[in-house]
Amino acid sequence: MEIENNLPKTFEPEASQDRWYDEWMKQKCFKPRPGKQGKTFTVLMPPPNVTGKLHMGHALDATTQDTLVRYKRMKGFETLWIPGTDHAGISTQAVVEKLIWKEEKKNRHDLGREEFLKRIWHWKEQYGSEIVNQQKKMGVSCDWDYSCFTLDDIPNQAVKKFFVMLFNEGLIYQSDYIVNWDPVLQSAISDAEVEHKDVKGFFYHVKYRVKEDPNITLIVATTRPETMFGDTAVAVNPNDERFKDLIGKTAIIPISNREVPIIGDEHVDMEKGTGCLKVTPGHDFNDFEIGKRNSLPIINILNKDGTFNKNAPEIEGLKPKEARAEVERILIELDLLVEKKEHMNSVGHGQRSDEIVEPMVSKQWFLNTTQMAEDAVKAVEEGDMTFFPKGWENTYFAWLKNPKDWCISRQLWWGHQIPVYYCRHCDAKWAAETDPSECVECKGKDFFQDPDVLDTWFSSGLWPLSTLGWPDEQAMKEKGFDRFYPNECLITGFDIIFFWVARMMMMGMKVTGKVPFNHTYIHAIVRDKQGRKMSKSLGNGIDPLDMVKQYGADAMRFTLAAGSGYNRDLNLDPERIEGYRNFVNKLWNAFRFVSPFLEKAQDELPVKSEWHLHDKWILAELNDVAKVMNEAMDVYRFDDASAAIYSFVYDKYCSWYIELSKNILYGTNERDKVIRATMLKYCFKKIVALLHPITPFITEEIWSHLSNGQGLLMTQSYVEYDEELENAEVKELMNKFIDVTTGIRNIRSSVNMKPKDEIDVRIFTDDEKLAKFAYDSRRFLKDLANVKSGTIRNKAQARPKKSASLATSFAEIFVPLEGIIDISEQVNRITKDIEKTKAEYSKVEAKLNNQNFMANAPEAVRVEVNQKAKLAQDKLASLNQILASFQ
RNA sequence: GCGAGGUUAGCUCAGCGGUAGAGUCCUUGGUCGACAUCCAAGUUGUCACAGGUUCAAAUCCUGUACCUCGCACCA
Repeated sequence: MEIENNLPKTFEPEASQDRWYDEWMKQKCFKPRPGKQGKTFTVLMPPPNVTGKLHMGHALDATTQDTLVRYKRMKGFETLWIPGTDHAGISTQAVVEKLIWKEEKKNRHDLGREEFLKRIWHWKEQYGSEIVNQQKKMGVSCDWDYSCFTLDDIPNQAVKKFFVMLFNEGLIYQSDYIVNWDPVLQSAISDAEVEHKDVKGFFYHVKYRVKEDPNITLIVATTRPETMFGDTAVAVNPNDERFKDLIGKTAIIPISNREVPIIGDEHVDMEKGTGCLKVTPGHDFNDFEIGKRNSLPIINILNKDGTFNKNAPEIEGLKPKEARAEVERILIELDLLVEKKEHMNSVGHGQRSDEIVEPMVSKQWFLNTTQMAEDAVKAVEEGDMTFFPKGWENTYFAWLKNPKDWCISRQLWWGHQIPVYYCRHCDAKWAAETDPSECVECKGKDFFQDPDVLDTWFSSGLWPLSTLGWPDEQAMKEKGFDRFYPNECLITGFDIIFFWVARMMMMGMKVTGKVPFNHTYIHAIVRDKQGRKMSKSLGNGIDPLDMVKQYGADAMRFTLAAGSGYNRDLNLDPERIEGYRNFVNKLWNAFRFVSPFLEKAQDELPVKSEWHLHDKWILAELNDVAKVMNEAMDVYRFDDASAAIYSFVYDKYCSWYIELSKNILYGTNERDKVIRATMLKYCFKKIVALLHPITPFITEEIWSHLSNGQGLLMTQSYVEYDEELENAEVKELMNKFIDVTTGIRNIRSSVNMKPKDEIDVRIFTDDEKLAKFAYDSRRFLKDLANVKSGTIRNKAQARPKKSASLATSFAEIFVPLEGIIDISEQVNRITKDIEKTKAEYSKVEAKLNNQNFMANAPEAVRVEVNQKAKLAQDKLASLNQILASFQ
C-alpha cells in the first residue's frame, strides 16, 4: 500500500509558533473564563525591567508559569495570568543617561528634570515593549489586557495611597542616618542592594599624639586612613588596662592636628588591631553608632560623587583611592606611619553600579517594617503561604526575623516621586495622595514636593494589589479584585525572595489583611553547563531567542521544564535543547505515521469487548502517565511531569504500540484496522493534551489535524486519571512479551545476525497466559524480531542442543543455530549471567535467612523478597538448563 | 563567624529507608512506505570519606573534606 503524506518530514516550528499564537490571541484564549472547578487561579508575572532583553532567567520564568497556567486552565480553573513591566528606577535611568551622554554629551542635570523624564518616557515608548514581544515568542498565555507598567496611573495611586497611609501612622519617617551611598548613582541605596566583595587592601598603623602627655603616642589601626579628616574621637575599650587612664584625655589627629576626645566604648575589641579605634561617625556604620552613644559630632568629608570635600583640605577633590595614597605619603613624611601590611577586606559595592559604596550620613526616608515583618513571618509559619520547595522559607525568615528599617528614598528622577510636600512659608510638612493646591497649615501657595523618588521595590511590593486595580474602586471592580486576590501562586527566583516576595507579603497583608498569594514556587537559577553564572564578562550566556530560532520554542520550553523541580541550579547545555528538539520531532513523526489512518478512525472508542490486548495496555499506560503528570504539576514538579510523558511517547507509544500496530494497519482485517486507527488517534489526542502545557505549539498543530472541529487544544480539558483503565494483569503480560521480544533481539545481536536473517525460535515457559499470548502474537514477532518460525512449550519438554539462548525468570529462549555459532562464546554469556543472577539471589537469600529480617520487616516486604528469591531461582534453573544444552 | 544547599555512570541530573535510575556520551550493527533530529543491541557506578541508628542505609543521625550560595563582621 502506498502512503501519501504531504506533511513535512521534520517539524517546522517557526511558522507554527506565529500562527498559533495569533490564533490564541484572536480567540481570546488568554482571558479568564469560568470553568468546571468554579474557582479562580491567578498567577502574577514578575515584571521584567523595561530596559530588559529576554534572558534565560526570563525564559525559565515564562516556561514554568505558562506551563502551570495552561495546565490549570485546562483543568477548568478561571485562570488569570497578569503580565507587566517594571520601571526599574536605577537601571533604566542609567541606560538612558548613558545614551544621552553618548549622543549629546549631556548629563541629566544639563537637561533638567522635566526634559530628562520626557526623554525616558520617550525611550520607554519606543523600546519598552521589546521584551513583551520576546515573551510572546515563548508562547506565554497571559492576559495582555491586564498588562500594567509600574508608573501607570493605578500603580501610582497605589504607591501614594500606601505611602500616605503609613506616613500618617508614623511608620514612614525622615531621618539623618548613615546610609549606603552610591557615588555613581549619587543616591542612597538600601542594604539589600549592597553586595560585599573581597578586595585586597592594607592595614595601616598610625601614630596619634596625646595632647596632655607628649610622651605617649597611641597606635591606631585602620584600613582607611584617608577618613581621619572625619574623625571625631579615638575610642578604647573601658576595660582595657593599657589605655584606661587615657579616657577623657585628648588625642591629636595627624595631618590636620585637630583635637578629639579619647573615649571608652564597649564596641572596641581589645584583641583586634591595636585596641585603639579611630571614630568616624560620618562614614562608618559602627562609628555612627558609637557617635550616637557618645554624642559625638559628625563631619562629612565626602562630596556626593565620592570625592573629598573641603573638610579634608589636603586631599580635597581626590577620589578615595588617590586620597589614601596621598595620606599615606604625608604620614610617611611626618613619620607617623608605623606599619602597613596587606589585608583582605570585604567592601560593599553597589549592586547596579558595581562601584564601592561609601557610608554617608544624609537625610533619607525610612519605613519601619517591624510589625509588618512579624505578620509576614507568622503567615508563613501558620501555613497561609507555603514555599515550594519548603526550604526557601529559611531564607525568607532570615530576612524578616531581623528586620531593619528600609531606606525607601532614592536621589533619582525616574520613579515615583515621594508624595511629601513642604511649605516654604510655615515649615509645614505633609503627605498627600493628590497634588495639593495649598499648604495644609497656612493655606499658602508656596510649597514644593520632595525631590526624591521611592525605591523601585516600593511599587513592586504593591504589585499584587495594583495590577488588580487597587486602590481605584472602579478599576478593582472591572479587574475582579475580589475574585483574583489573593493570587494562587507566585513563581520566581530565589535571588529576590527578600527584595520582592517578602515585601509583597508585608505590604499586601498590611493593606488587605490577607496574604497576596498562597504558594511561592522558587525555581532554579539558570547557569551554564559548568554551573557558572551566565554573564556578559564570561561570555557564556545563552540567548533564549537564539535557541528558539535554532530549535523551536517547544524544545526550549521542554528543556527548561524538564530541568525544573526543586533544584536550585539549572545547568543548561544547548545539547540538551537539541535532544528535546529531537523529541518534539519524534512526536511529529509519530503523528506523520498515524495521519494517513485518521480517515478510518472513529470518534468514539469501540466497546471494550473489541479492545485488543495492545489497546488495553496502552490505555493503562497512558492512564498512569496522566496520574503522574497531574500529581507532579500540582506540586510544581515540572521535571517529573516532563520525564513521564517523554518516556511514554518514546518507550511505550512509539517503540511498541505503533510498531505493533503496523501489522494490523497493513493487514487485511478491516474491522481491526478501524479499531486500531481509532485507538491510535484517541491516544494521540490524549498525548497532545497532556503535553500541551509544556509544548503548546506542536501540540496545537497536531491537534488541528485530530480535532474534527472541537476547537483549540488549549481550551480542551486536561487528561484525568481514570480508575477504570487500570489493568495490572495486561501490563504484566505485555511486559513479559516485551522481555521475550527484547530477548530474541538480544540473541540475534549476540551472534551478529543481520536484521534480514530470519530465525527459528523455541520458547519454553510454564506461564500459560504468556504462552498463549506469544502464540497469538507470532505475526508481530515476525515484524519485531524477524522470527520466521518457532514453538512455545512448557519447561518439561527437552531443550534444543547447542543453541544461542537466554533465560528470564519466566521463560527460556532458544535459537537453534548449530554449526553457525561459537559455542564457547555462548557458554561465556550464560556463565556470566549465572554469576550475576547468583549474586542477586544470595542477596535476597541472606535476608530470608536472617531471623531478624523475618521478624521485623513488614509483611509486604517479606512477600516481595520471597518473590524475588523465587524469580532468581527460576532464572538460575533455566540458565542451568541452557548450560546443559551445550553438553 | 552564622545559615542554607550540594558531592550518585565520562557529562547533566533524578531517586531520599527495602535488588542503583534517566537523558546524553560511548561501543557494535542497521538504507526499503513515521522519524538517521532515526532504529536495535550493549558497556558504564566503593552512590565524597569515617563512624553510628536499623532486620535493611545512596536514602536517617554525627563528624570530616571539598564545592555553591546567602547573611553578618572586618580596626
